[in-house]
Amino acid sequence: MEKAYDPSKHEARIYKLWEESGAFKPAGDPKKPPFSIIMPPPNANGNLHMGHAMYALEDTMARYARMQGRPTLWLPGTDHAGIETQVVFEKELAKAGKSRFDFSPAEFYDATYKFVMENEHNMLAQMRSLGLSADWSRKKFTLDPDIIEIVYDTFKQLHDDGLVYRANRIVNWCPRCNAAFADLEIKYREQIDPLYYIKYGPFVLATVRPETKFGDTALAVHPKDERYTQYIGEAIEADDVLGKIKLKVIADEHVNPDFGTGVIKVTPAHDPNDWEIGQRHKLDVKQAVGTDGRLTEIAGKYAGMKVLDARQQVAQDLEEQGLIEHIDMNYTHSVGYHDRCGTQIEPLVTEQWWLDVQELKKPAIKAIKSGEITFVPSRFKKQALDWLEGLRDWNISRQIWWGIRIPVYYNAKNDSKKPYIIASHETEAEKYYGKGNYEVETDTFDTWFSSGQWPFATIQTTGDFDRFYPTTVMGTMRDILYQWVSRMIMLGLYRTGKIPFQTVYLWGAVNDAQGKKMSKSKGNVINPLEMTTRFGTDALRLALTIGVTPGTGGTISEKKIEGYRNFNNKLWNVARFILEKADDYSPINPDPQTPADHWILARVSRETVAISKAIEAYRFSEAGERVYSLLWNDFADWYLEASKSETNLPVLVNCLESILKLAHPFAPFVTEVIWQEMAWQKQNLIISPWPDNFKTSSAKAGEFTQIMALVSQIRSISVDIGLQKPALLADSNLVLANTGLIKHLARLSGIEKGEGSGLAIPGVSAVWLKVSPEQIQSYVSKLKRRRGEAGEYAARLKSQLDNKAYVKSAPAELVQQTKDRLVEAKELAGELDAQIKAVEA
RNA sequence: GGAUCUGUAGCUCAGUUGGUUAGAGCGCUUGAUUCACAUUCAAGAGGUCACAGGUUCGAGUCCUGUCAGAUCCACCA
Repeated sequence: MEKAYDPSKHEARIYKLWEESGAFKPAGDPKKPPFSIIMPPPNANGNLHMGHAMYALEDTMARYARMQGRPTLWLPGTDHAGIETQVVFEKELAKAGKSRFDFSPAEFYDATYKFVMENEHNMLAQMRSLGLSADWSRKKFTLDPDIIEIVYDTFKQLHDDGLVYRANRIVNWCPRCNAAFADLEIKYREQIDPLYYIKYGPFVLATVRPETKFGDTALAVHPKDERYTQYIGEAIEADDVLGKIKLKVIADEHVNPDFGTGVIKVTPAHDPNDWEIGQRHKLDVKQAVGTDGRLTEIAGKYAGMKVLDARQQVAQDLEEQGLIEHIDMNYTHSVGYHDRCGTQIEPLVTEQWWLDVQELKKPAIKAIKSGEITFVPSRFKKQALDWLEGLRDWNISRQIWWGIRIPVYYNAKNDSKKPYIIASHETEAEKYYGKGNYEVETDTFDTWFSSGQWPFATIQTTGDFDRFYPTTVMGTMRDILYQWVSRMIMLGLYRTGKIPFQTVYLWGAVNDAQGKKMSKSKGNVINPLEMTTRFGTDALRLALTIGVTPGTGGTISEKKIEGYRNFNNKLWNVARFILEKADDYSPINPDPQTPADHWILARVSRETVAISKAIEAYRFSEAGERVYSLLWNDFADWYLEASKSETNLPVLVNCLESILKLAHPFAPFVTEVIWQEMAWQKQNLIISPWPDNFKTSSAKAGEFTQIMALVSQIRSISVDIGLQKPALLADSNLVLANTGLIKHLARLSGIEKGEGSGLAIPGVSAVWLKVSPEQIQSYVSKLKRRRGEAGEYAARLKSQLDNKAYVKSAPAELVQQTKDRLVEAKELAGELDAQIKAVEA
């Protein structure tokens, strides 16, 4: 073994060893409960980022389950990611001076497919480099034909159940993408725009969008607004840029009498609220802006102008005609933008496919409410419920080219046959309508409609449904709780009658060292692959696990990753130290002899229990921290040092084996590399069973705890007084029975039997440091300080015990503990007093 | 407008149902070291747990309010 652990020399080899050994495939004890995770499919349109590195947590769960002997399935996949990928690919095209309009939709689809396949290949390699123990032989892609088949079935079934319908409604239209999007795909931004106060007959109307006035079909006031009651029901004629117009005044609760002038123009085709008013009052819908973001024919001379240009022109013309009362130039409001491409959203009325969710969401709400599905952290339960309860019908059609085409064929002849049919293959349409008598739907599904079916769709096509569904855990970013997790629950329950997963584990975005969001514009993005190259995959994984609580992504920095690189090196060197002695070792149960032997075996056993509990409760940070501290603070700093005075190889090796197992789910590579160095191991660490507890004597282990306390005291005093290798005088059986050990640990020149001279070690009876009276003098101030502390502590304990209510109400155990402590504190104070007195005499 | 989260050492964060003298890593100070590891070891400094009330024998932990920061949802003619 080399002096320092170099991950780059081992990781690829070890991953290959795992994969080729079949360790990622489900095996395990069929009598044990199966464990399954469906990997959230990364969008196959770029490189892995820090968010994907959080999959390490899922890997930790999978590795732990595997070592528990549970049949374990971690099913990976990749996502075509609809509009996101289309936008990414269009940017790629733009670099070559092209746009999607240089292609037919089919050509564009094929080109995108090729692009995605290249990226997928790349990403799969990157995910392997993260050490993810997923079963790649089962990998699914959201556009795999068998997946699409299931999505089609779901659509047809929903339609047959009357839950899918087609309707004209106002939607969020992106003029750049030329497609409608869901509310969740819109991000609102605050901005300042001019608010125009336009004269209209007897009224003044406030609007930021004068260009939509050609779509106005009414004026509205609040029913109780006394200023306007006389006009309600009247048709008012007024001058306008295209000549005289006439609009009816209606009364609607929606109008806020305090805003502007209390009168609004109603434009049902271009404003969601106006659409609602229009529905209530059966108003005409006049489209003034087209899907291309330009004004339509009804805008007369403004037809063909882009929205913003038309706004300026209309405002200018109104002004020239004296129809503008005034303009508020500081009006702040929020405007919707398409979150993927950043284009301002145009509310438009278009015909779309809708999913009626009112019935669909009920079982989902029930499953969450009843706790059949649990959330980690639990606060997301309420969020998921709130969202589902307020959920309205879902527009599942997108006018984009990259996606799963909606399997609908329309009657082109408008004859007595059905207006459309749903068919997974065009041949069915041809059979039904006859060649040339039908039109193919060109809309694609909202990506989330298909990915909402991901858990059951994947596992059905791999043949694992019966064994592994419902899956155990869904781990993903909390940002997609609504768009993905909720929909998986709805659609999973709809199609299978079962919940898709038992537990939802959510994490947040990974932030930089200052806790700031990572973004390209801030230049604080840390590339996970660069980090794994420089510090090793295990180091990155530990940095993303420890110090990170559920629901957050925590912070990451090079410094932090470097720290865990050091941990891996520590582990490596501990192993190197032990294995150098283990040439002829053959496996044997540990036979503890010394107090140290008992102590370390007890520590490892205790931590095995604590770490298991933490992992099972999804407290990965705590579990990782315990592994870290067990290896470094207990095993290396104390036991390895102790073993230098008395070596018990089976204890060393057994502890190392246990620690490697405990660390494996967190740091899979370095632990397996070390494991492979152990000539006697018959199977790889990845499939080795989780460690058992050792048998120890707690009395013996307690002796070592006393020795540790003594050693710490001696070290501390030595530093305070500036002693180099002092000698010790002892009249304690424990000390005299462990002279070699204590000498080594406390760096003493020797230990003699004897008593009563020199500096007594506070809190430890019958042990003295052989130092001169002058040296004790230099220590007296420290002794006094400690005396003071002991006194204060004793006083605090005493007042607690004097409190009758405490003694009465607190658990008896706790009260007893307080009493014991008081005795100890008093003893210590007494010792210190005696010592101070002796010195000052 | 509705909701959620956060505020603990110089920095980044733990602290599970209220119960030791509040912890870790990094940073800092002092010292050590050819014998597994300088990607090391030892010792140490550093916190009125944002603030104000309350409940309790006991509050970092529970409740109310205030201040500061972050996020989500709804919505703004």
